Amino acid sequence: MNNYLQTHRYLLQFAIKPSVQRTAVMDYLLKNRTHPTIDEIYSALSPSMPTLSKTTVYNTLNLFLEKGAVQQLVIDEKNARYDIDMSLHAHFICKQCGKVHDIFNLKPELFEKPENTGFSIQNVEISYSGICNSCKGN
Amino acid sequence: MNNYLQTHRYLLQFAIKPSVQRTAVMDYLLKNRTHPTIDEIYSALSPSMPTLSKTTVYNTLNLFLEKGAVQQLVIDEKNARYDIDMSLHAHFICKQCGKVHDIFNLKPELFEKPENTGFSIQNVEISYSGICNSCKGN
DNA sequence: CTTTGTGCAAATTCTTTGCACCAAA
DNA sequence: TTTGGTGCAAAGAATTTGCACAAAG
Repeated sequence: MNNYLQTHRYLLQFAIKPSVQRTAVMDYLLKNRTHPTIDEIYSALSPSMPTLSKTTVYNTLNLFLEKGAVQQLVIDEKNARYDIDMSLHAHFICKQCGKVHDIFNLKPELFEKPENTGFSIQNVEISYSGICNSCKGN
Repeated sequence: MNNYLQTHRYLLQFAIKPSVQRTAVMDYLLKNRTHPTIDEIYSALSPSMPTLSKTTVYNTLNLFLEKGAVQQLVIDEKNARYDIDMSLHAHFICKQCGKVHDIFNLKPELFEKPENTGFSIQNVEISYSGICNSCKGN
């Protein structure tokens, strides 16, 4: 279980000045590895932090992005989604319910940066889409 | 060089009723393989079709999507981008200028749908990002 | 004190919707 | 003449911006 102090230290690793809000957001990301949207983060934290504003959540995530503490996923056309898991994994988005799931255990070759493309590739993102099992029945 | 009649026939392959607007949009997509945004398509066609509305461009692209005539790219967080090239290729987006480039000649294995993920995967999209050569100097 | 962060409201951007008019079969 | 397509304006949703106040060092 992460506690406030651990998360505090975690932020410092990325040279992010910890504030109450930033620590709460990072704490949420560490505990909820569900590629949340801004709105999901805000809605989850808002009850226990009534003064929190959505602007601050936006500011915070943009700061985390700049500092390299999170990755912005590109799989969902509707909302920006954020991921703290920097390990090699792909994502699956259900076209019906919109939920994003992790896919681990793929061959590492898939994530290699191809050579001789003429571009200096910094990031690789593999996205699958389809219908998830819960939606299949409907 | 495509002409109006060819594009007309091309639309019929996808069971899309050709109208002047739809033909113009498809013609643009066939000639400009630049993964354009709605706005780019609208701005390009508008001078020669002054009555064209952006709503029609939206309607048209949504219809093309439904009929499977184009693919919607997910690589650009800002705008929806469309691609008529359904062959196996990946994309590179420049984080600075936002241009999207094709990457062909990748190993076909990269585009295989992984087994035993627990999801029925319909679509695979591989996205690379970084800084393109034109932006590098700056 | 001075700098930085937060939060409200307003502004902006992208996309969809409602509805009247126009075009084609 | 009926069906479907187009285009305007308005609505909606996600995100950013401007600015005053609060917090932290």
